Amino acid sequence: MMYAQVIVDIAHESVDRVFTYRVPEGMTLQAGMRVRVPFGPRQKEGCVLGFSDQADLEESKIKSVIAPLEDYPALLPHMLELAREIAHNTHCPLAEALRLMLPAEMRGGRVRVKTETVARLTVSGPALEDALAGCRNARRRRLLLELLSDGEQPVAELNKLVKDARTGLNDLCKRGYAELFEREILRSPYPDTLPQAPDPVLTEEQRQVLADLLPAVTRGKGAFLLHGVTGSGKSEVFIRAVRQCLKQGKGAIVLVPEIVLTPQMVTWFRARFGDVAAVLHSRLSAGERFDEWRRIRLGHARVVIGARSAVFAPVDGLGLIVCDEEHESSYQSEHFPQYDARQIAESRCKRENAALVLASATPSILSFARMERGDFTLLEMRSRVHHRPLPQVTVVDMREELRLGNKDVFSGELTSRLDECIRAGRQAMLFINRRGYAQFVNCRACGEAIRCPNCDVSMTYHEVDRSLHCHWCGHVTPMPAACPNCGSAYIRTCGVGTQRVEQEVRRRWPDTGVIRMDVDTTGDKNAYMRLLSAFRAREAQVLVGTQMIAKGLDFPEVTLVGAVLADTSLNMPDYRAPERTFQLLTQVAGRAGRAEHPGQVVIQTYMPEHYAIRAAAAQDYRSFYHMEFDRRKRDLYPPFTMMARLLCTARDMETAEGVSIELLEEMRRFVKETPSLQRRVLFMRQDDAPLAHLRGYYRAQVLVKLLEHPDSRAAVEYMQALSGREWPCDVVLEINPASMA
DNA sequence: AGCACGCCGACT
DNA sequence: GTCGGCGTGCTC
Repeated sequence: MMYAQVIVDIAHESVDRVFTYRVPEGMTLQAGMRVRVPFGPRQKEGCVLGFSDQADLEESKIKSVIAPLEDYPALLPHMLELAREIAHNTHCPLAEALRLMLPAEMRGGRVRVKTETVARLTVSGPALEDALAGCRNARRRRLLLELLSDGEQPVAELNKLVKDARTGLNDLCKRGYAELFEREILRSPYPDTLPQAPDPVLTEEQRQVLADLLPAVTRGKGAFLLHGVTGSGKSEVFIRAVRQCLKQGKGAIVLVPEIVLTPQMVTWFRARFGDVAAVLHSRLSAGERFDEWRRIRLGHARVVIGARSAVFAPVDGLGLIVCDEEHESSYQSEHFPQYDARQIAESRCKRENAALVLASATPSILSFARMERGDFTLLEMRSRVHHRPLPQVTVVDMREELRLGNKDVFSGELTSRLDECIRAGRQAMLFINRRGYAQFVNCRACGEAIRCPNCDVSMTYHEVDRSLHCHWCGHVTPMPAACPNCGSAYIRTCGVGTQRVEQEVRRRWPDTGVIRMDVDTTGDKNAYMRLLSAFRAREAQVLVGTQMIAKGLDFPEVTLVGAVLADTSLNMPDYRAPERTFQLLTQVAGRAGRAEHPGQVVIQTYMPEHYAIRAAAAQDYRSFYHMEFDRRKRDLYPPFTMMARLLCTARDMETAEGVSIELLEEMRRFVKETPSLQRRVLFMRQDDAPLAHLRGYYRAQVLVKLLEHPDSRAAVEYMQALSGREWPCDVVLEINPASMA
């Protein structure tokens, strides 16, 4: 008798173990197959992990597998192992980890395989001649026979060419000349096939990088950090490496940090590889995602391009994973289980003998430090393609502007550069990392800023609808005429946002087209593409936007980039603020001068002496890295330490606070009882979360700062256990969270 | 996660 | 007397 070990698709600790089912006589199952099984009084979906010929419990308790859900294993053996690893590392039920690897709509059988009816001839040669002769007088039937003699055709297509083709086809079938059958069709998110583009000539640096990379792809071994300045042609390196994979019959995954960046990458890849490239991300329609997933799983597509979740693409015979813009925090998942796509990529590559490439113009401090430790091989590209110069950067001290009596958004320098650029008929991008019109509104009488009733943040003024918006919870309220606190009419707006910058450009250059891109103008999914292509088609000369215009976009006609206020990200209360600022400024500066005209960049700031700004202006990654690395070491930040926090969320302050106090006591006791931990815990405290009040919930926390050391793991495990206990409020554990809010 | 079984309050 | 609250416990 054969037994299958099944994980039931219920993400709960209490059923987070294998259940044994009989495999009925005549049913063939493989590990990784999804099955329907009886579970208690009802049926559930499950996944077969393995088999045994002996049952480990009473025969009478064992039920039988009802049926497999697909005729192939939905999960490859490597993916089962990966799921186990994720479940172990993130302390989530195995069923939860397995869910990451399947398109959500596949569970519960919510999407169906889409089919079309196709007609084909059953006769050929002389028999076909006879058939044609037999319907000399039936124009429709003869036409259909002629069309089908070139090969099978979908009925829908024939209908376009022949009036009421279906009747004619039915006749042909009845006479035994043709037959109809159902064929699966795959819904594709990018239906148009592109003209195939020729290979560009590689630069010397691209050749050198590939000389190191291609052998690694061939051997299926090696992890690389590709540091290439903006415009150095990293994408062409990815394309060549992927081609090497395909040549060897292997597949590849190319990750980009955001869904909006997939179409551009997909266009490049499809122009070179055609239909073997598939797309996978969370904003495809259910049908598209399911079909793309199946195209990959069944080997029709061997190259996958996508955002974070595409790291779980079911590529069999993986040869390469690329993480483009490796430094982006969006590779960290904000939902549970909290995985980091870069780590998953690394783990998959090791397990599946594939090469890993982490690429960026501004590698994360963590990755660069690991490279220095020997975890990654460094590949460098220091110059732009076609020997185009890096843009020339000017830093403007806004304090000086103020002293000169200029209270405007634009400095004299940026104004004259913009004027020059607009007159020359070129394009400019203005970057400001805040949407809305003004950062906040405050009262000149009592000094209070207007705050969101649900969150501990001041509200942002939006000129477009003359209202106040909370950027955390989305709460909107009309702009009051008087201070809600003291009733004074002297309230004013402070700080600059995208709407203000847009308005300022329109005021000064009334005849110039301006496009603004931020969350408010790119709400529906087509708006982003529409605005981008409008700018690309030169329908506007100036593009104003938040960080969404900073990343990876290629506008050949842009010669001027202005960072309207670099300090916005520098003043964030987060230890990564300098890193984020350096990355952001370098990335925006990189948008300038990507074609023949050289680029210019103006950075406006109140902190021109800050090392992040100076290094960004000099476009000197190494010097920034060393400064920042030393600061992290001195002030004990990652990679030298890790932050772990237990976040307690409740409807009322008392509960959240009470639980966090209790948690702190538990932690104190645990650390006291664990001698090896005492030297590893740098500090431990209970307090309000930085946003103590958010979206109507109260948030208290226990923060623990630990030295990065194997001994520290015990503390994290204990915190994990604590968060899993029953509490009167929500308790979640976060390790080095992307945001400490 | 669901859904059973099981033991105490107010209702036709 | 019963209908129903949701506390514990099990699912191959």
